[in-house]
Amino acid sequence: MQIATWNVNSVRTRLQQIKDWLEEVEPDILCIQETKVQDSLFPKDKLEESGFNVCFHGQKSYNGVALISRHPLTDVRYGMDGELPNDLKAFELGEQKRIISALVNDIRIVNLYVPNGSALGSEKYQYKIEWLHCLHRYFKALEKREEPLCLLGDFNIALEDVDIHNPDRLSGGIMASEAERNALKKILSENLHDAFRLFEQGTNHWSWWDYRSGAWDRDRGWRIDHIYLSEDLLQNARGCYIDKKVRGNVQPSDHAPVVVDLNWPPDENIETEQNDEIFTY
DNA sequence: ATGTCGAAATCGTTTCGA
Repeated sequence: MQIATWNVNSVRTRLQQIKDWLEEVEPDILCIQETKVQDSLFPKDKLEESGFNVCFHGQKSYNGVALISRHPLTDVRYGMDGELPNDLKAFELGEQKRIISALVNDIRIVNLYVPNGSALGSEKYQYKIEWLHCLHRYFKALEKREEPLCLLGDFNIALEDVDIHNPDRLSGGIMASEAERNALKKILSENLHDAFRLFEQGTNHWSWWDYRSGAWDRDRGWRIDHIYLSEDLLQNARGCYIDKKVRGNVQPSDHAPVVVDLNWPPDENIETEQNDEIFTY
């Protein structure tokens, strides 16, 4: 089973590229972010015509997330609603559409678009930190369901310095500050493991290149799009890669897709090859 | 050197957010 994440930076502008990519890679489920469209205008029919089930949670111009799946999507949840303690519900029930979740093949898929944060110390940065604290509480509640968990999306955080092209200059700044890294690590301490780092520990693997400053041509990127798996899924992981070639498309998204391949539902006869060292945060 | 995008309103040019 292949699960993918891709910040498409407008689902309507990128629809043909999304369909082409789905046809080429054939993932079981693709989780997209920054759809930038209200639900009434989401290109539902065009994806369903291609044989996919879709669910989406969007707003005009900004944010927005969606799931595109070959399998049925069940128990769809919008935002943190349904799990978040009452005193925090108002937080996510506000304007920003950043989370959608569903069960696919008995896996709880949680698709995130973490706030960008703008600059350190800004109001948007404060919101990002608070949102992450809120997400932690959401996960503590989700944990009680005891479902195999796949948390993925655009985190807007480079967790370690190897995840940045120029750590000397950028470490400690926005998307790489201690507060946001620690907030994410706290969430991951709830039994979540970076699927990509199971297979590749080196640097120079990026999932996002800024449109500005010729970042793509100079390969000045960041690894901010992640797939995290609960232990039961991690043990069945066969591979994880970033499909950087689509960043070179004409009129590309600024992000590349990340894909994980799982032996799921587990087949006892298949041995998964993986490194001995499992990274936990 | 933020050098580019996408969307929407202030509309065919500027603004905001990323």
